[in-house]
Amino acid sequence: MGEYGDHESTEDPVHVLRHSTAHLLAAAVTELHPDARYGIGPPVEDGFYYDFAFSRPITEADLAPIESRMRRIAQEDRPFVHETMTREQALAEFRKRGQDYKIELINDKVEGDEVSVYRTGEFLDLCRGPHVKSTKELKAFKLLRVAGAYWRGDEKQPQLTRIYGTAWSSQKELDEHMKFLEEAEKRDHKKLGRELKLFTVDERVGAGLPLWLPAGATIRRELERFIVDEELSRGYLHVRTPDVARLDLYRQSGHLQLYGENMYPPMRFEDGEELELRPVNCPHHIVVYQSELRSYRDLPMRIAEIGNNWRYERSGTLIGLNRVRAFALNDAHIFCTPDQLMGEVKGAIDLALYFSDVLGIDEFSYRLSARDDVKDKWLGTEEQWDRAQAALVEALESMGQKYHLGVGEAAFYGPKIDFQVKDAHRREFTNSTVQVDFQLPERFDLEYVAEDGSRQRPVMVHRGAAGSMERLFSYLIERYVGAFPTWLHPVQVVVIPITDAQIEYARVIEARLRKAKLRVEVDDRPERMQRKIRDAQARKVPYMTIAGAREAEAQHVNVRDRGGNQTDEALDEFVQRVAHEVAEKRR
RNA sequence: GCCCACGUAGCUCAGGUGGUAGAGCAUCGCCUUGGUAAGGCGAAGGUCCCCGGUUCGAAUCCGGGCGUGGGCUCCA
Repeated sequence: MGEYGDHESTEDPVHVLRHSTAHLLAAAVTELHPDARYGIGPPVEDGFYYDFAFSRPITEADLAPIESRMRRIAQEDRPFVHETMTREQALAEFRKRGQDYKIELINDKVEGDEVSVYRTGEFLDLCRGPHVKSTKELKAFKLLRVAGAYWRGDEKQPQLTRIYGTAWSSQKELDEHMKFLEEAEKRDHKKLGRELKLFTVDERVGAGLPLWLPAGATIRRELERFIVDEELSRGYLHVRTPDVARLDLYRQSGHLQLYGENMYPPMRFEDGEELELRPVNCPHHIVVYQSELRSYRDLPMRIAEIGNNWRYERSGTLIGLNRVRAFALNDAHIFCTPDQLMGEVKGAIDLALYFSDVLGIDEFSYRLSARDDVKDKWLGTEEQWDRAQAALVEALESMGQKYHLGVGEAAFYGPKIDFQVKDAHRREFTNSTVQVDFQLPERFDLEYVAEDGSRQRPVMVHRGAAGSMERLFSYLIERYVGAFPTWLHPVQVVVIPITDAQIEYARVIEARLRKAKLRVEVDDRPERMQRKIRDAQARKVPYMTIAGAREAEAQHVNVRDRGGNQTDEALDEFVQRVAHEVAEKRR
C-alpha cells in the first residue's frame, strides 16, 4: 500500500509481514478481478486490510477463492521488488492500469519527483516499504471479513470494499489468534447479558434502548451506591435534575449548534413550548450552580448526578451496551477558581483511578483529546484552549502518567483526558473522562464573589469518573466473564438442600444470610443436588452452601465456591466471612 | 447514515430448489429424595421479523421497512 498514507512506517518484522500480506491480497484480487481498483492497504493490529473498488458487490463467499489465490502466489516465491520512478513514470504506470486511486495519492501525497513503488509479479503498488523478500515468507494468514470503508476516511467520498485479514509469523501464532477470537465471542457482554439475564433489548422498545433485568439492575444498584457514597465522601454534592429542558437551554450552551445531529428532535407543544431530551447534564448543573449567588468560599463546588442522557446515535453505530441511545452518566461538574483548577483535575483523575482499582478496570490508557484545526467545530480562543490543555498535561505529568494524543477528539468546549478501555474484541472506548471548560462559564455568564467583593468567572471541570453505567457494565461483564466479585453479584449465595427434609434448615441459612444483608436464594426445586450445583455454577454464583442432614445437625454449611473449592464451616462463621468479603468489596 | 451478512419455538440451531416446519436446552406436569457440574417419562410452545407484490398457493421468489452482528463515519 501507500505508506504515503498517514501511517507511520515501521521496521517491526511482524508489521512488515502484515504489510506484505496486504500486497499479496491486492495481487490476488487484481488477478481474480482485473477491473478492481485498489486504494490503500496498511498493516493493523493483528493483521492488515486492503480497500478495493469492485465492479460488482463482493461478499464473504468471495474470500475463499481470493485466499487460495494468495496461497498460490505465496508458493510461487515472487520477490517484492523495490523501484524508484519519476512522478511522470509512476503516473503513466498507474494510468495504464486504470488505478485512479493511486494517481490521486501520488498527486496529493507524494512530494518531490521520486516515487517509490513495489512490484510483486504483475502487481504494482505505490509504497514506501519495507517488505519481506519474497511471497514465500508469507505462510500464516487468513482473510476474515469484508466491510465498507470510505475512501480516505471521508463520508462524502465513495465507499470502498475493505477486506480484513490476519497474519502472523507462524502457524502456531495464527492458531492462537483464531482461538482468541473464538474466546472473545464467549466473553462478549451481549451473549453473557442474555445468558445471565442481565439485560435485554427488544425492537418494540427500540434500538439502543436496553432494559436492565433484575439481575443486571441489582449490579447497577450496587455500583451506583458505591459511586455515590464515595463521591459524597469526597465532597461532591449529589443532585437530581430532569431529563428534559427547554430547547433554548441548549441554544445557550451551544449544544444545539455544535452537537445537534446527535440530539432527539424537540417536543413541540401547541402553546409554543419546545422541550428537549438532554444529551448532556452540564446545563442543568449550571442552573443548579446559578440557583443562588456563590461566594469564593463555596468553591470548589462539585455538583454530581447519575444523570440520564439521550443521544440519537446513528443506527449503524449502536453496539450492545457500549453504544446506546439512552444512558446514565456518572457525571459531575466542578465549579472552581482558576487557582483551584489543577487540584480539581488531579482530584478527578484520582477518583477515576480509585474506581478503576476497586472495580478491576486494570487495563486502560490515557488519551489527551485535543482539538484539530477545523475552525467551526470548537468554541473559544486559542489561548483558552492552550491553558486548558496545559492544565490537563500538567496534572497527568505530575501524577507520572503516560498518555497519547487524540487530535480532533476534544469536546467542543474544551480538551479532555479520556480513559480508554478495550472490549472483548479489542475495540477501544472511552470510559472515564476529565474535561476542562472555559466556554460554558462564559456562555452562561457564571460568576462568584471573590474575596475583594468583585465578581469573578469560575472555571468548569466536567468529569465522568466511572463513565456511563451502561458502558461500565459491559466492561465489567467482559472483564469478569460474568463471575462478578461477590459484592456485585446478583446472587451471592445459593442454598442447596440435598433432600426436602433439609428445606427447613435451608430456610434458616437463608434467613441468617439475609439478615446480614446478603443476597441469597434457596434452590428448592425437585431436582438432584448435582443438577442444582451445575445450574448455580452456570450462573457463576460465588458460593453454594450444600445443606444435608449432617450440616443441619451441626448447624454447619458445606460451602462450595465457584472455583470448585469445598469447605465445611459453622453457619455463623460463613455468614461473617461472606459479609466481610462484601464489605471489603474484595475481588 | 453507508457497505457486507444475518433474522425459523424463551435460547442455540437443523430444515425448506413454492404445497403452512423439527432437535437439544429452557418452561409446565407426573414419577424420582438423590452427598458436590445435566435422573426418568410426558405435555405445551412457532402469523418461520413486519408490510406489500408475484402465484391456485409464499416461511421459501421479488420490493420496501424494522432489528441484529461486523466494519466505515461519528462518540460516554
